[in-house]
Amino acid sequence: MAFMIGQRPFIKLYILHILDKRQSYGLEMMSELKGYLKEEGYTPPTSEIYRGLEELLKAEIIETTHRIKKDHNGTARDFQEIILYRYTENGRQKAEEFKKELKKELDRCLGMLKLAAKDNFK
Amino acid sequence: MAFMIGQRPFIKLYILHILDKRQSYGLEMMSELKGYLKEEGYTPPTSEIYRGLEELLKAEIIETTHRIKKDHNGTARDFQEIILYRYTENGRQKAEEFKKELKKELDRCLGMLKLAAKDNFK
DNA sequence: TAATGAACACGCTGTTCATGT
DNA sequence: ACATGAACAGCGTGTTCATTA
Repeated sequence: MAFMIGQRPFIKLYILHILDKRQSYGLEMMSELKGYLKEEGYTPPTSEIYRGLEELLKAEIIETTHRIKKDHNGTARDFQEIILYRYTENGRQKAEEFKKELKKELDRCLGMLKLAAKDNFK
Repeated sequence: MAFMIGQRPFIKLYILHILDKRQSYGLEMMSELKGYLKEEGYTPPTSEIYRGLEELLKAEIIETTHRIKKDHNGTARDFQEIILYRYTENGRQKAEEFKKELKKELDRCLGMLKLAAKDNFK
């Protein structure tokens, strides 16, 4: 087993978190996540969102709706093609299993870090 | 900057923690650390201790005393060569800088994990 | 067997670059 | 510039193997 939780599953967790509420697309989800993490002092690389999305697609937890054009007011090019994501039919169920696993990981990592803080900084 | 804290600095922190109290050697420190982490659900690979020790040596925070023979009661071979470690002259000062950096890392990681726990599991 | 440490393999991830609109 | 994604490079680390007493 790995020492710490990876960035990939962490991001996937937030992708699901966002898609719980609404459909969205890559960069939009990423900038939302960046907003959360900025206060914690970390900025994930933009490209990581696509790796997370790819894995969730392969696991058939999410799917793409067909590409859609989003209007861009005022710029030279008024339309930008984006790819929207949403849960699949059984996606939410599968997501629950994934999240259950990840909860364990999170707690384990929190346990180790808290221990290190307690033992070494006091 | 990296997403999560690495195992290496984590282990180095505990090496220093142990050497704060007494001299020790690789496997002994590792088994002590394994004892701590076992309750948290993780077992680090044994060889990692040597990588940590190597880095602390290179940073001149710790040094080796000369090799010493440790008695082993009852077995066929009664002596086992071990390498004892202790702080260098200025080691404790340097260690403080290292720990100061690592405290920041720890807090940052704790912040992110707690956020993920709060946002996704409630 | 206890102890040290080297060697190997591989996944993760941070950065950069390519492509299209 | 916005959005997607491929490609590359390097580090960390988990496992295994080698060596010595």
